[in-house]
Amino acid sequence: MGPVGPVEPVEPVGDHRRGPRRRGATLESAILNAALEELAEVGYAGLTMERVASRARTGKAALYRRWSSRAELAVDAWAALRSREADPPDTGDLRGDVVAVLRHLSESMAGTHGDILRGLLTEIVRDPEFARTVRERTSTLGPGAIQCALGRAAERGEIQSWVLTSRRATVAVELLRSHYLLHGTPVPDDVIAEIVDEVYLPLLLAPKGNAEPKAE
Amino acid sequence: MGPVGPVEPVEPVGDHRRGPRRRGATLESAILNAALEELAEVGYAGLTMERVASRARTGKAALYRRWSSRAELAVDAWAALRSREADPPDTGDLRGDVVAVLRHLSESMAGTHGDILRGLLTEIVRDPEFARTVRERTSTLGPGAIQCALGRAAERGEIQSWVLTSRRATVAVELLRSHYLLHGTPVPDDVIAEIVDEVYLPLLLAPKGNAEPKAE
Amino acid sequence: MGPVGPVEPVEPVGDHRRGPRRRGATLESAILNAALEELAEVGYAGLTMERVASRARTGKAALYRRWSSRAELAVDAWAALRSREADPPDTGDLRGDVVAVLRHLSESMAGTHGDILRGLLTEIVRDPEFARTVRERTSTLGPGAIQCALGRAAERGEIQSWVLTSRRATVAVELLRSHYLLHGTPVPDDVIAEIVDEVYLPLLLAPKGNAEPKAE
Amino acid sequence: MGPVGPVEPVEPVGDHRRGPRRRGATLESAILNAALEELAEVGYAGLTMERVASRARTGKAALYRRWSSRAELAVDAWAALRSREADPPDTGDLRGDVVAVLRHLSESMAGTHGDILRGLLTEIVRDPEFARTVRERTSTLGPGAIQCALGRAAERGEIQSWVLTSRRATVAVELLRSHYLLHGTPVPDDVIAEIVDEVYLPLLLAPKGNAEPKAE
DNA sequence: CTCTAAACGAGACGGTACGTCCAGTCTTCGG
DNA sequence: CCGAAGACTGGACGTACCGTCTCGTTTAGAG
Repeated sequence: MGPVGPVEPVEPVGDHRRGPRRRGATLESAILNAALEELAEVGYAGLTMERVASRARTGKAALYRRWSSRAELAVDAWAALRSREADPPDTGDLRGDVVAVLRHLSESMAGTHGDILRGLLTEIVRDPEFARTVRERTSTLGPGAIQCALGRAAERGEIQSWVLTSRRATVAVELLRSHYLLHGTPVPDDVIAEIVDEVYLPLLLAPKGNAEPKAE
Repeated sequence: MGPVGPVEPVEPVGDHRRGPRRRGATLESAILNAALEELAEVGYAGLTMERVASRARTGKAALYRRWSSRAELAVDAWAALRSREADPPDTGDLRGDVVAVLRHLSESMAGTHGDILRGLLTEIVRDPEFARTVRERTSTLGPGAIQCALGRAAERGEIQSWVLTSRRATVAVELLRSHYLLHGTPVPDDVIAEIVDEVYLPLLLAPKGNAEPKAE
Repeated sequence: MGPVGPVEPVEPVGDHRRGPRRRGATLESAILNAALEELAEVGYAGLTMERVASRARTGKAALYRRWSSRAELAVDAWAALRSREADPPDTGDLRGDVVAVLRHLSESMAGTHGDILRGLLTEIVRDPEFARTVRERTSTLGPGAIQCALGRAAERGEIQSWVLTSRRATVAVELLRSHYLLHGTPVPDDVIAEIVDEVYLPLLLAPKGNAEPKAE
Repeated sequence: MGPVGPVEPVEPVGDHRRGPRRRGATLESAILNAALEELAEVGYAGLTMERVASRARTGKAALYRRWSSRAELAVDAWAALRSREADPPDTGDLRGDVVAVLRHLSESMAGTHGDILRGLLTEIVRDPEFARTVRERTSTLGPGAIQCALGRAAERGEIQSWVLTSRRATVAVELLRSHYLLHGTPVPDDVIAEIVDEVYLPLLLAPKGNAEPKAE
């Protein structure tokens, strides 16, 4: 909650009240922390500039000077949140890796991540630039890890390497996200198993076949 | 502004001003119409009980008596919207049918439908009951049509019939929705083509293979 | 803080919290009371709609629904303040009456009255309607009492009756107000004596002489 | 207003953009000019340190270092404004002179002068020192000219010379100011005529009589 | 056909948040 | 090293809605 690292030596308490006025990066991270705490407590829907400012012990102007809306703020706080995430697994087996990634992603989404994503989806329509930002942040959340798993599988010869760059690669993650968005809460293990065994693995092994639809 | 003197004796026009006070179904549909107009004009994000009540020339209490929140109201208005939709196509060919369905769905989403869906996704977390309602409404939008197309394909022998009830059936629609949610605006034709040719059709033709993951 | 005087007998607690929501005149007088308390504590310059609303335990909207600005509110609160004022004196002698009125007026102005007047003078430019209201309220503060004194003097034969309706009648009050506005604090007795003996009484006794300036 | 076209390569004119940083008197007069422009545009009520600083292309601290409040700043700007005023008249006749002075004063007040005066009146309560300053500035505006007129009249024998130092001397100006403060806009000619013919001239000619009220 | 209970329309009420503007203070950095 | 430029904390602005409530009025439907 409080600032981490070597705190100012002269200031008695780590708290910054009446300390030298915060500016720049110091202030910015204090605000982002406040935003994350708010997101954790009341969710994106309950996030207000007013409360974030108040919690960060600053004024709304300091927020609006940096972010033009709560959506922009949430995106940046989201980034900070993700950087604290653990890294992907390695089970030695494609199916195991994929299941692990999906399970991890599912749990992640069921928390603050998913709530933020939901909120931002409604604001994506505002401008394409913002939409692009959200997409980038989103794609590093699950697709990054899955690419890693697929890479290892290709090395082991489980799948062909062209699959890595195909649209097929992200299907599992998209189905999982889709399920989460419509159902909420951690996606149950049997749904994950179904996605993997009924759809994803068969798809990864299926022949290419788009250029000549009737090639067979 | 208000009419003066002994006004219309026999309620001349369909206008309800000063006419016999509306109640029950009459009032309800007037409110839903107002809600739809608002949704079309300002979108789900801009939808407020206040404006809907005002537009429907009634009081907020009349809304809250029927719907506990704007989300509930929007869901019902959404249903009314969907009933005005055109029906699915029939091109005689599985690929053609699927592309047609996706294209239709994409256009549909790019309008008011999609905006409402986005909004409701953020409110789904509130209670599971509400989530279930949203899912039902959602699934009649695209999945219904695709089931029809798959059914025809199965009759023609293009695909095996167990696919109809498999999770594979809805993959195309889910990928499309996923793309729309993250990109907005009508999904371009080449993306639809990719989904169909790279993912969906190969998947529909791939062998079953979930019971014994290592069957090969 | 709480209301003073014989409280409502039916309401359980004198406090209105969680009592039946206040409306109309009840609420209005609560707001005016709050405004008066604020005016007494922080003065017109420190008067804010926010604090008044908060002190009256209501929302800003309830204020703006009644008064379009703090100036309008202050004018009404001012009226309530004046109604609590004592009535004019009667010393049996014109000079005594006039001095008493000026002294009373001076003390009155040195308190909240004067502060409000100062504040309103700056807002008078906004619209003529508002200016008229301020003038009316102002004129009942001193001129009213002085008219009374002049009337008695005319009955006693100390002055001629046409003076009552002449511009001369209000000169003493205007000089006093002018002095107060530029000097603040209670106008000292010797200044009042000077106004009365050097200016006002001689003026009241001076011959008419405007039609023919050189008639004498 | 600002220079247009290809920017100055070597800081040609007095324009300070990116020029050697202004200090001392240069900066001070730039600020006062900005303040005057603001006063002319938005009036004293709309005068803010922020806008003045911005218009003078400097920071607020530069203002606060010189003036402790907008009132102090306005007083100094006011002085600069007054030095641009025309001089008093001379009609050869007391009444004519007085009317001319009042008319000139009225017009003067109806502009920026009056607005500033109004504003400063509300801030006079803060400290006596400031009040004294305002009084001095105010008294040079009308009373100075009227003293001049009275002096000439005394020389011509129209009035007795003790009147010059009596409280009676300033009555006309005070009544005019009083009227302006409560009514705003240029004081109409008939009001000026009334003040002069009904009050001021009779008063100037009335016998002294304060020491022994009943002496006559 | 009357009478009563419910629903309606209108909008006030106590709140919360919006996004902007400004007051004063404090920090940084340029001359 | 002073002072110019500008970011900071804090707070009020006036508006829009929220969801509740109170008020009369209208309308069904029970007796």
